[in-house]
Amino acid sequence: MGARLRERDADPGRLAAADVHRQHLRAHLRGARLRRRPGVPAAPRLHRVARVPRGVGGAGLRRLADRDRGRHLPPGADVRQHRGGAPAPPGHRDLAAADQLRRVERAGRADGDRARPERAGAPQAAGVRVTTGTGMPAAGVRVRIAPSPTGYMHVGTARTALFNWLFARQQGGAFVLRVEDTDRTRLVPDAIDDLMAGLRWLGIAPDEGPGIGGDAGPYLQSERLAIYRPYAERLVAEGHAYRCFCSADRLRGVREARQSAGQKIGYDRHCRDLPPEAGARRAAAGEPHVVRLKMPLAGAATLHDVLRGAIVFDVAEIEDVVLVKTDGFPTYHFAVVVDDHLMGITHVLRADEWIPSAPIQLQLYACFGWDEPVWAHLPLVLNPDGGGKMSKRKTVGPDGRPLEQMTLVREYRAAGYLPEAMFNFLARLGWSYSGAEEVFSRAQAIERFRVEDVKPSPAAWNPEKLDWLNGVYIRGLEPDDLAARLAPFFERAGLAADLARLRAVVPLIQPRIETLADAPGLVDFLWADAVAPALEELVPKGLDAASTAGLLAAAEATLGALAAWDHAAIDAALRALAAERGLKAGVAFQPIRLAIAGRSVAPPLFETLEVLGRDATLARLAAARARLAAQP
RNA sequence: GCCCCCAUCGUCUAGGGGACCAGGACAUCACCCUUUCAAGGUGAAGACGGGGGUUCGAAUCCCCCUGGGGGUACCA
Repeated sequence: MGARLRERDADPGRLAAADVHRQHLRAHLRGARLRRRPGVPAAPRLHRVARVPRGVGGAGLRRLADRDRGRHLPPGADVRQHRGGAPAPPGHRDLAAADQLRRVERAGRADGDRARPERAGAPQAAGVRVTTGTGMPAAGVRVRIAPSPTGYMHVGTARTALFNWLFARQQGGAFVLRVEDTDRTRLVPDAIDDLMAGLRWLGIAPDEGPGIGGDAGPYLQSERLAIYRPYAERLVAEGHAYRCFCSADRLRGVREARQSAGQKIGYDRHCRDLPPEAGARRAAAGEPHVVRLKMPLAGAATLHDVLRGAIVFDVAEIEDVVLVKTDGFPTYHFAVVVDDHLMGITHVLRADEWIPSAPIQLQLYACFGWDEPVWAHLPLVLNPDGGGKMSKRKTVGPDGRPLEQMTLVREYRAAGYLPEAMFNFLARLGWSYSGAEEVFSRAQAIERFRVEDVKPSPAAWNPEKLDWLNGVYIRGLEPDDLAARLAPFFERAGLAADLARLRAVVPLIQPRIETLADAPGLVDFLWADAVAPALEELVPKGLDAASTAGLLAAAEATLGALAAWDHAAIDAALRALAAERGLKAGVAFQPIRLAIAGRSVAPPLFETLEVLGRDATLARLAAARARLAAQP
């Protein structure tokens, strides 16, 4: 029994219904063996595993294993037995017992975290398939992302993809991309390209998918229409679904009326009891219609979520949703179930927002007699202020100016974020590598990732932390590598970006940029023909125009006479000059910096001069001196 | 409105009945280093939403409230 069941204490009827439903489901699970398409290897299922940490029975087992480490489990021990046929645990009536159960669950979970290696050799209880009790990746895990091509890739999609990828890699399984393009009205033509580009950029490209191939294709739902049809027909034939001929107008009217009357369900099930033959006849005559799921009028549906335990829904509150649209395309609810089943998906790791629709899908699994996948609903990514799903909307920047929150992967890429930094950042949203380490590699993440460790609470996007992380990754790059990555950003800024020049500039900027796009603005003066510092800035406090001009002239002479043009020599010469004139370094170098860079904030002076070259340096010093001299 | 999810510093998180007057990271502030700006170093400030239970003991388990979020389509 899952955690949440206890919350239903007040409603024994509902609870009983939940039990009945679960028994139903179990009967299905036992009876109906997974029918697999030829060519799709039977995947060992892991769902007991994932559920064990939350299920009381499983937790009990684990706790047993913990306490009597090394002792073998009773051969007959079966998680399903524990969670299933048994009467409702005392927790339903008795708070103290419930408390006890909670503790057991926690213990189980903690045990799962720590005791893995120790438990490696322990034989598994019958019927319990544990992920990696042997330390070996369990083969056959198949996960997927199922985005719809209605826009460019969102960072939330990227995060979901990342967690799926991580899990697949860690389990030695397959990561599948299935494109849910069943809404023909919202298609964006290059959305799929953008998605693939984003996934590749992040280094989490799918193993199977459109344009990639695989045994479970096609991976575009629009190419699977013929596949869905018989399943829809089967549901209708078996009385699990019905044809609905209601017009959009009627539906709208009904929904409004019912909503204002406080009814829970928007559709009045007008066509639900139409005789099937009549429906078939009208359909055959070409009358436009949809196919709706005949949702049970009462009962409970239980979603077993890896992160949240059991979530019980009252099915009476769920509408007879449309399964097949008038245009013959399946809706999400229908296609997702058929495809996940046909594609052998073992674990569904998807966003939180799908929880409310889960009972519909559960119902479909039950109707078809198919084994459910393991469910894990991942927390949403929220706006930086925590106010709602991350979306493109106006916020106020640090400078008080209106700013648009970036939400697209391509935007972050264009803004000069490194894919490895983005990967790291995304992984840290809702999951932590450890209590202390913020920066970790892909390999490390793969090694440690566990779905159960994902936090169930939503996480706000933290732009400052992303910037910092990106800076960390930039500083960690080999200079040649950084130069190469910088090239397109310099080009975009209109600065001729030959690699040798960039390579020379890298040391000036590497510790000073947070994004690749920051770079050109830091050193663009090196590309300029001349710079024009503000005269009043050129003269430091404590000096006047004449003495500043004198200083610049001296610098010009000193540097012009320098034997070697490198920063060490420049350093020595300029320091000597400052000392000679009785000036502190900070005072003496600032006018030179202004003369050279045209501004007071710039990369370190000597290295900059070295890159600028002697001729340009002398010319700029002379120009600044001339301007000072022209002062009244 | 109804249904569902969630709840530790501003943010991301560690924590899973005693090891916690709660640890780390970003951001903030101060100091050090320093030719400016960074980077780096050191330090400071900063949280268990509230109320009830359970318990010898609660950030941790339970309930309620509050708050936040999601869903409520012939969208996904």
